[in-house]
Amino acid sequence: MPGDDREQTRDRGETRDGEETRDREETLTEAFWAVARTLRHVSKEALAPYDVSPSQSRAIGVLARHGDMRPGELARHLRIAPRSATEVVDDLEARGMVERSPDPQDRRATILRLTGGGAQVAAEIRGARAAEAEDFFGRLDAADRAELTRILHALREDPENPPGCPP
Amino acid sequence: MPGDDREQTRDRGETRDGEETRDREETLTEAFWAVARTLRHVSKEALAPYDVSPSQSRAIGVLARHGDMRPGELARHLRIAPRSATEVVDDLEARGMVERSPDPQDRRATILRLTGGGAQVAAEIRGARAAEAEDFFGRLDAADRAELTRILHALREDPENPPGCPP
DNA sequence: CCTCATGATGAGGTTACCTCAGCAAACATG
DNA sequence: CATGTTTGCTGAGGTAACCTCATCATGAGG
Repeated sequence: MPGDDREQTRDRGETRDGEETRDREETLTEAFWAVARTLRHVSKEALAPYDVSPSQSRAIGVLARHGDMRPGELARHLRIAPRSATEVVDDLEARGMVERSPDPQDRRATILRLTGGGAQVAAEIRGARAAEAEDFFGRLDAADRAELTRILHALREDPENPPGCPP
Repeated sequence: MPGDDREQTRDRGETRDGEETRDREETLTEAFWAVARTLRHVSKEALAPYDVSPSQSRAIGVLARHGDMRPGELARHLRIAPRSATEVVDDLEARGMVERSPDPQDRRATILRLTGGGAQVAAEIRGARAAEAEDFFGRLDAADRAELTRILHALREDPENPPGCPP
């Protein structure tokens, strides 16, 4: 059972704007999304120097954390359709970050492996993102960070599995 | 200066999956996104019965909260390019939720107005979302909700205006 | 063997964005 | 008041990241 490595889908946009006013009358949900937006922005900037899309970054992140795997398994980690994983892998292969090789155990299957370059980029991105996030959450003191962590964990729901997955 | 009404871009996906394992070694960022994902899911479900896309919902939400406005202003609220606002308005007009009428003050411009149906859908969605969110954050006790609100507000940054907007 | 499930992929679609014109009305100014 | 610039909207065409459906091997079970 793969962990859930998806992070955020759809990252483009963030184009123009430049307003600072806020509607008062702010719900928790809205505050939450506002922070999410900023965090997404920060993450995106952390990614910028490496010329990989967010979706590609997630994929090499999975491969770096969990080791070689087949496209289908990658898809499960990323929570995308298997067909979509093929696409991401195509891109990463074209950029020389991932290699496909036949699975000797099952001739239908392919095994994905990070190349040296891919692994290095993965590590660098991981570092850069950690740093940016640290920076972002750094405006909170340690106590608040701990509180936030606790509350976020309380908010997570694993037990109830999302729709679309038979037992 | 419009408030920032954008919420989250890219909402599709959420297709198959069904794993529950979690990688320990969880950073704040990861916990945050995990919660964001769940919340997005909840919001999406709240939206489902009304047959409007998330992007359309955001647009009618803006019109409902701020009243009639021109496409350009809507774009600023949603933080999308003006051209993209045209598209959303096209869709909403086709669904009979928004009307375009010429601006008597400025013959280049158009004024957008929610129709009765549009206003009603906007109100219903607002209610449904509030209810779902209440339900979602309801797993926290009042003290934790207050803490979370406080911390999220501390985390927001308006002062630094995002890239791409000249003075 | 024969059937069915599984792994990957080709083909083609959708959503929600974008940029780059283009056109018309508004405005500013010499 | 003619002219140049700006502003407001939209047509045309593009992209990223997904999706479903169909196809085609291969593997597994009766």
